[in-house]
Amino acid sequence: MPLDRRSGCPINLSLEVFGDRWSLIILRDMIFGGRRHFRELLNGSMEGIASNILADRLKRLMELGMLTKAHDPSHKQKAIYSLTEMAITLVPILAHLGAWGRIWLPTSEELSIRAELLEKGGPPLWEKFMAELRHEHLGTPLDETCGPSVRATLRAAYEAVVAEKAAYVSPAA
Amino acid sequence: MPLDRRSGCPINLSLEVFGDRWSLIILRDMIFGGRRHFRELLNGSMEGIASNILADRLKRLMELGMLTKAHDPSHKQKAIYSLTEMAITLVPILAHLGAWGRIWLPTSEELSIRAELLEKGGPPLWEKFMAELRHEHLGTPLDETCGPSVRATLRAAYEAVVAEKAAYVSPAA
DNA sequence: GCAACCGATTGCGAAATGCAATCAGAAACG
DNA sequence: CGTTTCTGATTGCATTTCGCAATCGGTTGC
Repeated sequence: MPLDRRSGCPINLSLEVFGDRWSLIILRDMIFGGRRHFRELLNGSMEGIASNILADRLKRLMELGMLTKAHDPSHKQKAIYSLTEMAITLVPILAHLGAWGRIWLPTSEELSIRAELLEKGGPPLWEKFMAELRHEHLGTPLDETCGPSVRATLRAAYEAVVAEKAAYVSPAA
Repeated sequence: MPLDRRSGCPINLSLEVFGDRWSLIILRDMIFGGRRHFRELLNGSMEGIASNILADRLKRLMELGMLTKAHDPSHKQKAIYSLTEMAITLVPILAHLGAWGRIWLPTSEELSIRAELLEKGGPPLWEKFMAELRHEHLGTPLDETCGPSVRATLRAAYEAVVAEKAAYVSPAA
């Protein structure tokens, strides 16, 4: 399913790519949540996507060149999804989007941590994060001085909240 | 129709606001195209929105606090729509979105002019543009040194293309 | 008067969405 | 082996949304 091309306007075309309720959510979970497998995306996203829609969107994002799929060597059945450079360059947009939402919408304070960290770090932090994503998803060598991993910091903040929420929804024992 | 609040994540909530195929297009035409009336938005957008959807989205954007509506004093029937500060602060996001689309999607070269100008101007230009929008839509006094209007520059570039396209679709005589 | 224009609204077929159940193959465990 | 669990999906079906065309009551310009 290629683009409709209702017009050649960059904003319109961008909307045709991720102007729906799920595509950006999936990319968010891959970028910030580190999800790489179907099941991780299915159960891991806080918003509860349906499996048929997830399958459809993954396929579509692959056709659009935002994702690639490969076989997990450790599991013949497992597929592993990777971000392309096209998807990785969405980081600044997601950062802006998060910052905007944090100001104007009734976000839950816990879930805003990630957006807040990205906002405070600014473009330099985004670049570092994108370099880490390139390393993880494209195999690009991670150059020189690493310092603390942005990825790990963001994910830890996120996982903490997800775990808390999961515990609330289905308390152990 | 308030937010669904599938989750309190800033990115999710932002998507609930304009994660559809039309809301951002409408805001784009108001912000960059200077459209203020129903008919202008209906006929002026290059993508051809249906009148019922336009009416629905305008209502929704008002309920969400992105737009306000007022009676045009010169026309009893005419309504004039204004951007709120919430909508004006989308400018950086739209600029990023345009820049991203310009790189990765098959945009028509003519329509990319606007995105290109915004990209080259960077945040300082965005700020100036937002100040102009505040003046137009919120009545904020336009402070001191104005210089050439960003608004006028962007709109001129856009109108030229729209006129050209309209002439192609329905050639005069 | 009367045609053109104003912001919508209505009806209807087509498409997308949400949900639950299910699939076949592979792996893990005994 | 045999069963259970997990893998990435697929199917069927009800609900919602979308897209399009026609139309509405009212206003304006002539």
